[in-house]
Amino acid sequence: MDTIKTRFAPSPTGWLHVGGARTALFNYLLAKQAGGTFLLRIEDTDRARHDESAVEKIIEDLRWLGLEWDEGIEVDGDNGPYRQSERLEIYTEHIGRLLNAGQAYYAFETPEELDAMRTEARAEKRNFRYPRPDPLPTAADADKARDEGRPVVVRFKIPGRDVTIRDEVFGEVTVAAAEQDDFIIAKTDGWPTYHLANVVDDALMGVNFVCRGQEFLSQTWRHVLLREAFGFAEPRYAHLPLIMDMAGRKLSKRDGAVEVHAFRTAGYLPEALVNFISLLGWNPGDGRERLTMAEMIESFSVNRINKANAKFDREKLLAFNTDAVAAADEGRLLAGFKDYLSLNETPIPTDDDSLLLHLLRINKGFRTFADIPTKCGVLFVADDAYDYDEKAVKKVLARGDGSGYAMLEYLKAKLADCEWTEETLQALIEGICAEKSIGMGKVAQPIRVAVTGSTISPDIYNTLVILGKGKTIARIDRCMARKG
RNA sequence: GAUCCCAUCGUCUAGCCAGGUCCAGGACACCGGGUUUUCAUCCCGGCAACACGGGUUCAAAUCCCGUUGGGAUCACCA
Repeated sequence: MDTIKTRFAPSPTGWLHVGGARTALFNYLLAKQAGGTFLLRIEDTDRARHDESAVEKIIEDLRWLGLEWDEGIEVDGDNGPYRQSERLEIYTEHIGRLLNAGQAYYAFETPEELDAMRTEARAEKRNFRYPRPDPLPTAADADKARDEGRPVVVRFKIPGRDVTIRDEVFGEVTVAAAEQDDFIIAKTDGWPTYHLANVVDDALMGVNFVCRGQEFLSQTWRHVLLREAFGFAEPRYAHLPLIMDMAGRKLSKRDGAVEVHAFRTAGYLPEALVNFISLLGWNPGDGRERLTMAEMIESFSVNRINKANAKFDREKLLAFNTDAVAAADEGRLLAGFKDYLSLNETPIPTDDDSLLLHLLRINKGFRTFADIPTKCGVLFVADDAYDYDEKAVKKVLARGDGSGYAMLEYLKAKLADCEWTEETLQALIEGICAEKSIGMGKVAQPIRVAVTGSTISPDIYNTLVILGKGKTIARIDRCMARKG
């Protein structure tokens, strides 16, 4: 038996979608587990929608996720080129082959005429099937039509028999001959349609395991028939259940990020995202949920792929990320944090590794990298550039007898004389608590609100050390001044 | 509308193929409690599902049929 060769064949329309990421991941796992090959091909036969920058985006996202391919665009191989826009001759030759063998023929309808036929079929509550002319148009007819300015396409002449697809997830699915029709394989502009290019490329590139979204299952009969016409071997098929939003609708941008890149920008770790999407439609079967890529490769199995659609639960993804962060070592976190910062506007200095490492350490328990600027960003802005959260001010400083402000006034004097290290500040503040027999909250909170404008910051000692004495005093002054 | 596919806690799912060990297990969310100088983390406890109706069987979440619900496809987009 040949070794497994899978592929991910995205159409470049933008950043990689999480659905596409899962398809890529499963293909990757399938290949890696079998010691096979994972191939990346770009399907860009739609010249009108072509977006060159999207190719780079997809490549960047796949690499960020850790899904490196063994063959394909950028890494090359023996079966290139790996973008369909560079393979026109191959498709033209194959279409010609079908034409010569009488397995395909020319058609000349305009989109309007086709629409009218479809509308009519619909009105009669029957499925539209392209009416095959008899006799079939010749090449001369095609030339004539072209001269008359009519669109010329090539349609595949279906053999007219039922087609059964043996899918490794959904089982045997049969499409009756009556449900098929002579579909287009070459467009007016001479480029092949998806079905033809996809089948030809998979066969020529040696792909023998096709794993893709379920939306293709009811179209696979076209691929089976095309392969048969060319004499290509059948690959194994595994269609994947779809990923929906929480309302059960097709995952759309409407209710949050759906692009891999958006999660990267939002401060997620790729291993958390990969782990999470691996569990959308699959699981190892032994109760484990947190899996490394190596563990996924080891335990992956098509037999355990589900048939029911899955919903994309962002809350659970967040929980996965929280755990991934807790499990990551400092080197990993530093690299991830720098990547996050490079993608976002931030007041945090990005060139000081020891500072970044320190921020990582004092923020243990953070859920995404975005939590760090949320909590510490204010420490790096100008002393008059942060806002006061009135609710926090009221609760901590202005409430009741104004003891918060009184404490702040008292603390300011003490702090002004204090040596500025974590230890000395801790000794000072704990000393005050003991001396006055009050809880830590009574002391730390007034300072926190004064110097950050909110009740959210790292522990008070680190907050003050990062700020420095001068800025701490300046901020307390600002706070007292606005008291009015 | 036609064709095909799917159906276990709110969500991801285990169990189903080889019926009994399941008054259905885990995780996320949620609720309650605890730890903590804030936020977050963390710890403990709780709530919560076999879509419905028939059938087969001594026995059904598991097998069969139907109903209902959801999804996909029906493009010169992939």
